[in-house]
Amino acid sequence: MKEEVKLRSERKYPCEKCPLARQDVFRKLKPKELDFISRFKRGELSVDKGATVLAEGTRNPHLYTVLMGWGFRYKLLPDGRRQIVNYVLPGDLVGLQGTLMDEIQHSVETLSPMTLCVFERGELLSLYREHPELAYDVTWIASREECMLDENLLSVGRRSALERLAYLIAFLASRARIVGMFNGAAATLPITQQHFADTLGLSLVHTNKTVRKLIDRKLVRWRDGGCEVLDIDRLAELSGWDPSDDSLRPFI
Amino acid sequence: MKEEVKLRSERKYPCEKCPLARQDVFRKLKPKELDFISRFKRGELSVDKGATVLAEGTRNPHLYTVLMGWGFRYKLLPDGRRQIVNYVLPGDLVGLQGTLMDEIQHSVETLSPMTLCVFERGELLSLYREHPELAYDVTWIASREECMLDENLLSVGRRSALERLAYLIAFLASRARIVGMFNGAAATLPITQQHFADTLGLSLVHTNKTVRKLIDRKLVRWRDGGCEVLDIDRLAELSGWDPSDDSLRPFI
DNA sequence: CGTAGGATTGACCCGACTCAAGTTAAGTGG
DNA sequence: CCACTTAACTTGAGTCGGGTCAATCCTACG
Repeated sequence: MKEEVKLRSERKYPCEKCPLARQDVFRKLKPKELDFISRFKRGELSVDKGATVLAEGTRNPHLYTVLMGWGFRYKLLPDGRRQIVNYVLPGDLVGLQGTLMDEIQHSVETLSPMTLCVFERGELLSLYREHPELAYDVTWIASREECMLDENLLSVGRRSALERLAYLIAFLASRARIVGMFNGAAATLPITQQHFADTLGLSLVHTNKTVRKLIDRKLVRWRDGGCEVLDIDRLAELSGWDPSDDSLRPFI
Repeated sequence: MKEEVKLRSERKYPCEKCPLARQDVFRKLKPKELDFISRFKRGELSVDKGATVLAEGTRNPHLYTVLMGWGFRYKLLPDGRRQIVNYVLPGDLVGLQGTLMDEIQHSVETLSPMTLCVFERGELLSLYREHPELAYDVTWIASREECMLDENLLSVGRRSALERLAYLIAFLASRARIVGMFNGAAATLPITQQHFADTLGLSLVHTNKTVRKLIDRKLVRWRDGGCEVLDIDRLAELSGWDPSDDSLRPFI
């Protein structure tokens, strides 16, 4: 677990130049809000690929917003079986559970180098007091996460292996595209088949055989250690999933 | 789908006499908060067993808090396969997603007669403005839901049928006990094996055979159309689950 | 007494798992 | 520049957990 973590006091991305703000999907912040968030922000965290950002059973005084990079949230059973519960992408709030529960109940690991905004959990209440609209946004974000979890549960519980995989790939590609992670370039997920397996509740071997079916249908391609998505729409259709993209989202 | 719905303007449970407030698990509200919630509250909704409180794809101007009764939240695949994503018990907030997303993404159905507090979704923002602590509580509740979903996903994705069922029963019994749904009486879940199946991602037949194993081990008993839980601790242990009961909870 | 919604059971089958070998590709040190 | 290592992807064989189909049995209820 190589985990080169740098906490910068100097800021590469001051809030006025927040890379998220440039995206059309995110709602524009009012000057006062921007100002508050700027003070709320404690620093930036840059981690390598494969780093553990949060660990289950730990207390962490921070709350994060992903600025760039890919990661995933997972839980472990006592004997080591792993379940990935969701992925984290730019704009996602990480560690909210830890702010409210005592200990955090899941771990977060990166799939690529990642930069996060660091906030102090203890100051969340002051955000709630001074900026109700931002507080509302936090709830909105939490609610969106809940929505995604519902979808994932539906998938793992009721879809066949092929449908599940198709859904997962369409889901990830479409989330990533919305936050501009490909713009122009081929949609490639920086993911390993083991991650797919642990997300879908399947074994690695069976996942591999299922991936092969999608490759044979020319829906995806396996490229330098990642999954290149060739046809999101047909994948979504195959899984019976309706993307229903929310057009405008808040972020903190 | 018999669905006798009564919206009362007269209140059987004015906020000062809220049955939830009597429970030790819930945090006490300050007089001002109580006063606000009392005005925020629009009425009460009483529905029969088997009623649909919320329907997927619908827009509902309300937000609810369960006062009494059992229910469950579920999603459907286009071809009718059903996945129950979680259960709703007293103190749970229902319909928060609908307040924030456009359309609600899941349905809610009751397992027993149920009474709910009705709020106006449009006024949630004024709650955020006037009572930051309550807003914080709303987020807390959403975050707790997220935590439960993570657990459920872990279960469906990575546990064996027997472990899954043991976990589910222990989970439900322990949640219900905490909000005083049994006090003294035998812990009986008003649930059908079809519900278990649709929660666990198993077929009805296999669920039945798995239930039988738990009955043989004398961990549960099947009683007048419900599941009587005989030994929560051994069920939890069997599934490798640690209850980690949160001692004090907010509610709205 | 008839009906319907659950709960049960047995027979049989298939999707997904495990085990066990490879094969590739990307480092890494000599 | 090459041998060695390691992580990730493949593939085949055999097994098994859980699925489907099809009865049957209860029991509450009209």
